[in-house]
Amino acid sequence: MPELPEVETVMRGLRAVLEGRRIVAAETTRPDMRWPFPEGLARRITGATVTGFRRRGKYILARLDTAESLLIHLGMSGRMVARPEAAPAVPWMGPQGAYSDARGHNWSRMHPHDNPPDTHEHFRLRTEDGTRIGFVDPRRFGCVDLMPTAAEDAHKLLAGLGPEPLEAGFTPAALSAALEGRLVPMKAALLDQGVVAGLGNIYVAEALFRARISPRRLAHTIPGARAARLVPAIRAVLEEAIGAGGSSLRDYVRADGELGRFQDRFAVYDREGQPCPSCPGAAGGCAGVVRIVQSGRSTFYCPRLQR
DNA sequence: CATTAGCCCTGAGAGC
DNA sequence: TGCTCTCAGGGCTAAT
Repeated sequence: MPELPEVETVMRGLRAVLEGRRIVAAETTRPDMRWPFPEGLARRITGATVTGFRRRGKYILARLDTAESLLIHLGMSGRMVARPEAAPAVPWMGPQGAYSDARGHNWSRMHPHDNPPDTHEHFRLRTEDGTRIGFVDPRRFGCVDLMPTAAEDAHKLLAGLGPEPLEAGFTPAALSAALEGRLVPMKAALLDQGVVAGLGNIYVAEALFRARISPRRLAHTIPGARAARLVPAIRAVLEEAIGAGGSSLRDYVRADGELGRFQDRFAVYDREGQPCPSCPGAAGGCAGVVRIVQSGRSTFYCPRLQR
């Protein structure tokens, strides 16, 4: 469930090992993930130097010096796993000692999900300095594509995205305009990547909680004062989550194997029946966090605080 | 046009 | 212990 904070964290991990480096080999281990890999993927990126990274919503973009950009979406269960070429096949089973490479990067904390390391590694590349980077995605909801760098934002998957929530264009006025007249529940509206890019089930729940807005409230009632609360709430939860390295839940793990820690700070997500952190408790008339299903997905909220 | 349901896929966890 | 069942959900396409 990589959402914006997890994707941002993964992108930073990739930047640390890939930016400024040349790709000396690449391979795919099957013909497709969500969609077929782009024609000639390995050939087109081999020999290229990665000049920079950016994130757009839940997409990672790596610019190459070939005038093409590599697009990566982690889907539901995608992970990027980086390790030195010379790393033992199963380092977590060996002695506990850390070993660092020449740049001081610590490779000792491989995640148990990497056992065995090549399972579900559908795409991998190697850099000139001996780092191997694999795209592991058991469910294969993720995807990889290549496009001209000059036309990044025209890519079919990026063209319809709404504003970046952490950039200046995401204002109460802009959010209000996007929600005007819409008859869907706020839960669905914020999951719509065309309204704002990068939110998923977790951060929609957490942002709505912080803004004291019910996930069931219809979107067209938000413009105005509620939008003015919601924009800073979305920003704050995303920034805090990025600061914590994202949330580690089931599948997600950072490229360097360290775990994100934001899941320890969830107020409502996956906390059905537990006390609402901002309510006075049962004596104050709060029955705790409630779980409902909206369009087939779990929604968590406090009915007392969120209206 | 706006909205919703179905679908892809595998692993984790619950229940028996 | 081991089997089966349910659930997790991002984002597409098809249907309403």
